[in-house]
Amino acid sequence: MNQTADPHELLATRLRAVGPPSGTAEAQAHQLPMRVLHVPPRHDVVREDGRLKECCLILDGFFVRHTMVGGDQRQILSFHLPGDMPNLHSLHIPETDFALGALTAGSVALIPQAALRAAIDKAPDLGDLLWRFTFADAAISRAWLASVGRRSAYQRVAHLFCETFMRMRALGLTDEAGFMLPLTQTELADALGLSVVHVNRTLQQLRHEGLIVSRGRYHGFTDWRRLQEAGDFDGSYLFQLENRPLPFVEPPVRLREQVS
Amino acid sequence: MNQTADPHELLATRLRAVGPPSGTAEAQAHQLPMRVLHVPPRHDVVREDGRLKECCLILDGFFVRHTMVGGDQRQILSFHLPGDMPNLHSLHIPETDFALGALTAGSVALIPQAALRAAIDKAPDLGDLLWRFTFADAAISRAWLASVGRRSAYQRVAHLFCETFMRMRALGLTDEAGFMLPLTQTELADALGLSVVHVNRTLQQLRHEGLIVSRGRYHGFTDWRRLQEAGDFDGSYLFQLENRPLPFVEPPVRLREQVS
DNA sequence: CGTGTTATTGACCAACATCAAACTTAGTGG
DNA sequence: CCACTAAGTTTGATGTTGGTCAATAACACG
Repeated sequence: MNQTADPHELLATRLRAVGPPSGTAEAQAHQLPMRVLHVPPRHDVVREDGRLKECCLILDGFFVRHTMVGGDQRQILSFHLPGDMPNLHSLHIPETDFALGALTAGSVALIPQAALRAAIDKAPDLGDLLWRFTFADAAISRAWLASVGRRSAYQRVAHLFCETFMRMRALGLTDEAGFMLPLTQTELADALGLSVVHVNRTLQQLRHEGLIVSRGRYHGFTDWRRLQEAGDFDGSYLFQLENRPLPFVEPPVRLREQVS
Repeated sequence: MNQTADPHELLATRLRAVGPPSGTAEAQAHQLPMRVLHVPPRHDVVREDGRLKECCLILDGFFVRHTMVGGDQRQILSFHLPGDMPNLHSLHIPETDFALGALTAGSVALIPQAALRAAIDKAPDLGDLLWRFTFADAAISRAWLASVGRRSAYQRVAHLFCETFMRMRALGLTDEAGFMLPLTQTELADALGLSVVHVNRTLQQLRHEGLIVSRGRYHGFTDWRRLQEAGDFDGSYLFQLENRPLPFVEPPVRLREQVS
């Protein structure tokens, strides 16, 4: 995938996205020791029981938090993209309630807890910015909970597409007319709390309705507005993205030209 | 309800539960300005669109975060009990993605953001401890997501009972054989992503199985072990409780006496 | 080309939702 | 203390969404 230039620069960019870091914070972030770890597709960085001594900064690839329920069923709890730090909690809490895995090939930077803590000590606002990561993360979890709790399969899939598209778009991982979502239907099912079969049929329905056009795992959007409506999507909970120019996706060029 | 002696003492106790606060942190916590607000049952403290200028410390009562989905359906996102601070995020993020409401009569202490920020500046570890609140909170959200995504109605209800009982027990809001859960079945349904009717039937099933004995909103447990199993409940994600002596509930006395 | 993973289909079924009505309970005012 | 009321709980009948099982088709990769 997108081979990231420099882990420290990625972190700095992400910090700037959630709020202006002080000079000290930026300097501290740049001095953090990082060990890069390459992760093969479908492998876990942290197991559910493992107590990782380091905090992960995702550099590259598509990661998920996931957990097993009742021994045989999986629930994917969140998606994580480059710049995310999905196990910040290990800085303060030894227990982990989820596994962190890569769906695609990817890489993470491992930052020793002690070093990160020291950096926060020297630049207190760095702690605040990382705390914001946690809030942004929690807001997305709540959105997923509301979706799984109260939306139909059809709405859920559409909602997930909207959310994930917005997040990936903010990172330049999409084009304007669609995106490559590197998830199998089984993985979609595990994220949405549905069965594979039903995800398959729901995708077909979305295609028949003309809301998405899929080629393999690339999904093109024909009408963003309608997709939003179908998913009952309101992206205002994605505050992490709001410091960037608001990515408002218009219907793709061809359609709009027909209109005018 | 349980008229809490002193808001500052409640906060201090809660801080001690997540980790030993420094003397400075305790001192700062004790000096925080707090304005007590009484909340009538079924009233919101913060609306979904409202931008509250203060952070809430729950003093008394049973609160929920909730949100409307698709205009007419409600999803309850979390439960909040005395000592919780459910809108800490407002310290860093102006947007709110949920409403905060009381189910019972209750009260909250409102802490001005500026004061809380100042306290954190003076006692950096106070920020860390509050950050831990956020982590504990997020872990519970993930557990709910997994439950709603992958468990049957029967399991979900049992799981929620286990979790909520454990949390309330740590605050001394239960007795050993059961607890008073001040939720209507409609509210349970909104928390679990089910319909009222189905919640009602599921409760009946739990009663027939002999797992709970309800009198109004008091629910007695006859066999904690079996209830845990029914709900596929493993409480290790409730780390906020772990600094206290681990509350391990044995089957109620009568039953155990019969055995021996 | 095989071989394993992923996607798709059909038939069937279970869990849960919806609708509508009756019943209980807890308050409230007379 | 007794209606009266509103909220909450319970029930039955019925419909729908989404799950399960099992087989086949389409790919992807060595």
